[in-house]
Amino acid sequence: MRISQLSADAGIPVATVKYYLREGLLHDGHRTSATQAIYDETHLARLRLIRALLGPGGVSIAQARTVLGALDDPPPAIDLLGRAHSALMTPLDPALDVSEVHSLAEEWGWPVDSCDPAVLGDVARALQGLRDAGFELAPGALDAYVRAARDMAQAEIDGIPTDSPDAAVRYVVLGTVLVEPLVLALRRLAEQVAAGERFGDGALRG
Amino acid sequence: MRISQLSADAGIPVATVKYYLREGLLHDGHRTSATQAIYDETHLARLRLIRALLGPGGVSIAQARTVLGALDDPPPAIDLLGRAHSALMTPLDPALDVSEVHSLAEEWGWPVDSCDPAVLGDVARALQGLRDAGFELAPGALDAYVRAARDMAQAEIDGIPTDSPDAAVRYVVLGTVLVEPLVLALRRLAEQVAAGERFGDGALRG
DNA sequence: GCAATTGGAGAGTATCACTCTCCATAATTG
DNA sequence: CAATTATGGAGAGTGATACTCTCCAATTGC
Repeated sequence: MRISQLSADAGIPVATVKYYLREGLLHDGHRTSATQAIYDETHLARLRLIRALLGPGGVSIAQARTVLGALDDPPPAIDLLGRAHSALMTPLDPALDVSEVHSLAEEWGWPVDSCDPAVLGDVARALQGLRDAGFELAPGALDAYVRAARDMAQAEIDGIPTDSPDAAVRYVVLGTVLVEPLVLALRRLAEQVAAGERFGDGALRG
Repeated sequence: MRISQLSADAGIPVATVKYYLREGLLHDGHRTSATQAIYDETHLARLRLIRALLGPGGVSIAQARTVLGALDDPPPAIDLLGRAHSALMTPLDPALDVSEVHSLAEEWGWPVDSCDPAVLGDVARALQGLRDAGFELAPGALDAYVRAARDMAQAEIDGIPTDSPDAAVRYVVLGTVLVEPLVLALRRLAEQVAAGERFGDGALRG
């Protein structure tokens, strides 16, 4: 198919498809002449993926380029998580004190030594954000988040497809990005349910 | 103190402080004359809160205005969660099919009837995003997210301060926004830890 | 008295994700 | 085969967002 057909099938304006081509998010079509190319199902699937990343996934064009790059040429070792994560994390600020996270991790029994330092930085930054806002977590809340994170991660790692490396790559990379909105939405829903049970029906409705 | 002092203490440019004043995020100082005003600790605390919301919290100026508004005049009933949540959620799209979420919630034993429909919409949108991207959750993964969400919410609701209504408002509203980056960062960290345990040390380093 | 600061408002800037405009070339239609 | 339409490509323009700058008259501090 040609670009206008691709655009119509994907429900994305031609100009936007051209833009994704220029930005390197979408691979070129097969050239039939100096100024024409044809596109196929792989382009359609890729466009859907791009929109899922940019929309619900909430990632930027640059981040999407890195994430999609990890899908296109899988990293040499099992560096999948690292690649996907590093595309999404703010680069580590040297001024950030990560020692607090190290000692917390020790409490939790998490061996974080082989982890990407930037992830530790993200945790530290999140904790610092709470403090900056003058917000104190309820006792037990942090433990609940830690348990929840461990449970989610365990299920995810257990669920990595073992049949093909490509499927594993895809699962890990996309799972990192696309599941985040789901987790946040479920937490909000659970909060409302728990609040309703705690304070009685109608508490949320006024 | 005057605006330059406030700016220096908060580490925020004067122009930006003025901008927050204009946008209604920061309350006016106490006027000493037609063209002068003084600021105090409440302004400093508020500025720190604003930066925590706009930075780590990742909310927009408009969303911050709603969230801060919920702090300033607490809603009549215990509509706290609703107010905080509705500031952060995309408005409900009528075209979105929420019935799937209803039946899922029934499976989970979540009484979602009294919940804000927009939250259900967010869950539906997140699930749709996964499907659009051609991504299939591993069996058991969704259950893990649901359990995790319930655990987190339970700890949060249990932890709501009961001593003063103001403290409760503050806890609920800020907890909704500011804890999100923490939850996501912990999940990523737990993923790396779990991947390391599963695939052996060094698996993440290449 | 007089330079420096202030509050206030409008305009300017940077970034981002598109979206539009051209244009030479190609394909399609009559 | 001529006229119309579509295509790939690149640069410029757009709208939203979060600042940031520039003025200005009124105040302040020395």
